[in-house]
Amino acid sequence: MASSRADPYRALFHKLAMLNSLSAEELDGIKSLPLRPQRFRAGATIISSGQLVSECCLLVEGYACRHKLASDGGRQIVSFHVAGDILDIQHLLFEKADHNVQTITDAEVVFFPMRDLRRLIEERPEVGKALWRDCLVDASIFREWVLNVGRRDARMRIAHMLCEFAAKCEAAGLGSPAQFTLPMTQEDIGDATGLTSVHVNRMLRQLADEGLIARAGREIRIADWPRMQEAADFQPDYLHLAA
Amino acid sequence: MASSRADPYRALFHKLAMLNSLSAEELDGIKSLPLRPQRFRAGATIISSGQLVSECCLLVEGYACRHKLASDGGRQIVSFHVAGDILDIQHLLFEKADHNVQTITDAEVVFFPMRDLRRLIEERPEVGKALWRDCLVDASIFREWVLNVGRRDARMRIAHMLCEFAAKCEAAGLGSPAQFTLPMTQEDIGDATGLTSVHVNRMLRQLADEGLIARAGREIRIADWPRMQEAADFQPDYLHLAA
DNA sequence: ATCCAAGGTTGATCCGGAGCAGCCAAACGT
DNA sequence: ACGTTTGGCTGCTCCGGATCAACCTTGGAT
Repeated sequence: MASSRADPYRALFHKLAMLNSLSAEELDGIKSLPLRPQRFRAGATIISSGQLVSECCLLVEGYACRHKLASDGGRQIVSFHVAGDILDIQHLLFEKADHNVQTITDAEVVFFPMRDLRRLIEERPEVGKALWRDCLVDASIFREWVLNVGRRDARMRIAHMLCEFAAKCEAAGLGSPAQFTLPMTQEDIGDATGLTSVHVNRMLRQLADEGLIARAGREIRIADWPRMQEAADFQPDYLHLAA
Repeated sequence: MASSRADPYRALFHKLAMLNSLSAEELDGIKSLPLRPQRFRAGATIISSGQLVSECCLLVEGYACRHKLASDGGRQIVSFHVAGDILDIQHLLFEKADHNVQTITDAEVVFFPMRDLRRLIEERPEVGKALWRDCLVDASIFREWVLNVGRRDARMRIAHMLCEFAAKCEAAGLGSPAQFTLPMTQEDIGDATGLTSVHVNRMLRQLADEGLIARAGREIRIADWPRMQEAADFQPDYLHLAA
C-alpha cells in the first residue's frame, strides 16, 4: 500500500461518472466539502452498530465490509467494499447505525460532516440523485445476497461471491475477472456466504480443481469468465453497472 | 376483502406521517399525481424481472412480496409488503426491474407515472427525502434478511420472520403482535427463509408447542411478545420505526 | 351434497455442510 | 535466527434440514 495519501475523490468520481452525468459545478460542490482523512489498520472497526453517526465515510483506498452479529455471536457480512464506495450513506437520514463497518485491509477513508453533505444535496439535487442511486444499487445487491445465501449451494454461493467481487473490482478499475486481488480471508468469505471457513476452503479447492479459478496467494484469475458466470448463476444486471 | 375501493392514500400517508413531517402542500402534491388503480388476484405477478418500468406501484390493500429466482428454479422471497408500501420505488432511477413483485392475497394497487413522481420530487424535495428514507429502511431490512438466512437456524429464522411481520402489521395499523393475520402459505414462508415448506411446518408446530405462538387458521397470536423477540433474536431497531 | 384443488401435516430416509481436531506455511515482531 | 501468530488445509464424525411419500383438512366450484 502506498504510504502517501491518495486523491480522495478519484475513485468516487470514477464511479459516479459511470452512471450519473454530474456537472463540473456539482463535482466542485463535493470537492468543497470539508473532509477529515483517517487511516485504519486491517480489521479495525470504523462504525459500530448502535453508534450515533454524524459523518459520512468514503473509502479512498483499501477494502472494507459491513456486517451484523447474531445473538449467538455469529457474524454475517452483508457487503464488501472497494475504493470509491461510500460506506454509510444511510446516516444521511438515520442517526443510529444498525450494523458495523470494518476494514479488511489497511485502509484510508475520509469523513464528511453529514450536515454539510445535506446542505450540498439541497443546493445540488443532482448530487442527491446520484447518491440515492447508489443506495438503490446497494439495496439491489442485498437482495441478490439474500438469494445467494438462501437458495444456492455452497459451491455456487462462493462462485457467485467471487463473480460479484470481480465485477466490482473491474468497475472500480482495480483489475478484471482475468486477474484481481481477493483481500479477505476464507473466514470472511464464510461469514459473507453463511458457511464455515473450512467449507469455504474445500469449495475454493473444488472450483480450482474444476479449472474455474486459479489461485496464487490472494490473486485470483478466472480464465473462462462466461463459464464461471454460468457456474455461479451470476447475471450482473443487479449491479446496475450500465445505465 | 371489501369490494369497494379503499382510499388509495390512507395507508401510505399513515406510514409517511410516522417518520416524516410532510406539510399539507407536500401531501397534496402526492394527491395531485395522476393515478391508475388496478386489482390483482392472489398470486398474480405485478412486475417481472427484466421488464421496463415507467410507473410506480403503491399497495393499497392486501399483501404482496418481492422475489428472485435462482437458476435451478428456486424462489427466494426478499420482502413482504402490506398496505401503504411502495413496491418498486427503485424504478425512479432504474429502468429495468431486477426482481419480481407478486401478490400474496387479492390486492388493490395504484400506479403513478414515474415521470410525474420525478417532477413532484424536484418541486418538493421533502417528498424525495421521505421516499429516500423509505428506500433506506428497505435496504436495512434486506441486510437483516441476509443475516437471518445466513446465520440463524430454522426455528429462529421463522420466529424472526414472524416478529418482523407482526411489527410491520402493527405499524401499518393491521393488528398487533398479540393478534395479526399471516396471509402467506408455508411454502411462501419457506421461500422467504430459505427452508422447505415441510420444515416450516415442523418449526411452526414447535413454536406453537413451546407456547411462543398460537395459531388459528391464518390468525397468529403472540402471547409473550418479549419472550418471542428473545427467541427470535429480534431487535426492531433495523426497521427504523422511530425517528 | 359432492368433487376437487390447495395447502397443511406427518413419517422415513438421506446428505450437505457443520463441528472438531490437528497440521502446515507464511508473515511478522524482536 | 527464532518463536509466535494468523490463515490455509485436511480427515473424521455428526446433525439439521432436504427429500420423498403419503394422508388429511378446508374451502370453493358446480
